[in-house]
Amino acid sequence: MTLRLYDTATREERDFVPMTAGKAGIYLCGPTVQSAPHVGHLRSAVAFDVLQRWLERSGYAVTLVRNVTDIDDKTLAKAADAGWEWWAWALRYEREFQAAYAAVGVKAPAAEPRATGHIPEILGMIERLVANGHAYEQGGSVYFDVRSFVGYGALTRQALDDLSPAQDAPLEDKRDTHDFALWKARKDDEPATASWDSPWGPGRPGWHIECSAMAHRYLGEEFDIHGGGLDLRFPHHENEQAQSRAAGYGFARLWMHSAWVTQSGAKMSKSLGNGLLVSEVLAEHEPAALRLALAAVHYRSMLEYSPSTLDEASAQWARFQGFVARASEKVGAPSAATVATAELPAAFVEAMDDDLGVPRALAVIHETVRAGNAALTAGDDAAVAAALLAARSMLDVLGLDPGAPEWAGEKAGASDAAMGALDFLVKADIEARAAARAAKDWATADAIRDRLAGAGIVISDGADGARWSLASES
RNA sequence: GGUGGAGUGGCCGAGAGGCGAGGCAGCGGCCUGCAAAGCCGUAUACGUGGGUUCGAAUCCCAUCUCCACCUCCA
Repeated sequence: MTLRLYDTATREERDFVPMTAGKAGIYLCGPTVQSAPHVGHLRSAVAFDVLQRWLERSGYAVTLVRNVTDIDDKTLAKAADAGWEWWAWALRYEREFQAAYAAVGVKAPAAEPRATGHIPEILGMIERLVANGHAYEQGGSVYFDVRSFVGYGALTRQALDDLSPAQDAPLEDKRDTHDFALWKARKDDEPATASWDSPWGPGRPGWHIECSAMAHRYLGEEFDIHGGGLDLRFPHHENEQAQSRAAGYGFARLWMHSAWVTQSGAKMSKSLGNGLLVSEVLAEHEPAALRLALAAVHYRSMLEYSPSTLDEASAQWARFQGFVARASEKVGAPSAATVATAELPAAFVEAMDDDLGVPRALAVIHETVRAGNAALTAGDDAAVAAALLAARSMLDVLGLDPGAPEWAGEKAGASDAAMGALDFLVKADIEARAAARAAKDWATADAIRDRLAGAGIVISDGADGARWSLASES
């Protein structure tokens, strides 16, 4: 069975055929760092993180490049309004994005290039486009000539004459309303630090060119997969593809787009102001639960976010954690290497190979956990061990292995030493309660349990003694 | 106007011609001193109207509703 992925360009699932056997090059449009990350941003990042993990698990060496757009109109405007230097403003939010990605277990990309760090590459590509007749200079700015490139509109099936007129720039400088800026001449009110020398005078890069230039630098003229949010298809990705191909490069072989997070059916976005900030969500829920909530819906389907979304995800996460903890106590935890290489259930593989069918894959995990819990009750250690290994391996593919270091002890945010000390203290209470229970002194036993519960410590009685855990909800 | 997507049980969500994914919530039961956790059971779902078929949530026609992109957006 080979991996099949839905290609936005052809609107069908296609077998993933890498350019180079055993390798996968991915360019992912990262954030424009002009405001704080919301859960929609994380959804996209998690979707492609799962793609990376599945490719790696399938034996590919993945090179994932995720850019940072650290200069654009809004960044300059917002920084100016706030009385900040634009570069400090951009870096502040770049750090917030990185922290948010890391919090939900998104792997660090192989490269994380910034637009402002690649001015030479950008200038080189623009000069190439001017030289071959696909771009023209006007008043110190350079525009891409959409009418000059017959492939324009190929990605999103747009016919130039059917599009509504663009309103992003005065028409007088452009030959066609849909021509877009590759290079923007410096305006008098813009800071000197936001300007670079070019053959056309001082200025800064347009929005789309940086991705073409950086993809070219890190992944070459042609690469396997280009990803991003659905809203980037047009005009951003269309323009990227047009300028790269007009420059003579093959560019992306396959396009993947992740869908939005919606609230009451409407898209969550910066401009609508209905974005749920990552910082707000993580103040009330575990990061793993957020990741699970974001990954649980197929990446091409809208994810309807409601107040219960995180509660449900937390319940599922607690179920996974609970099984892994109980099973590990009973039969021992497999090593990380074993988890990373264990054979995966066929149904899981089939689901993931079918355009990353995470919802179906999750169903397999739940079935495995149920079987494991049943085996635990039945005392079938062999079955428990098998279910534990299978469950952790599958969850590992989704970046949600409860036994992985990044999630261990996350609830308290506590160090191993602190957890050890807490365990020492709670054990004393558990022993006292066991003595009370043995004496059928239920009042004392319940009082101990209630007192611990008040501190956020949950006691569960089992056949072979009581165990404790921290409550899921803070 | 152009392009694309969606309507599935209380909720979230898979599936895509024939055995009713999975989760959450609910209800009944088992277990438990009581809980918690866990396990077992439990829903006659597929926007509407036609059609094709032995058989349709899945195919065809029509129709309604919603969302998005075409301006910045994951």
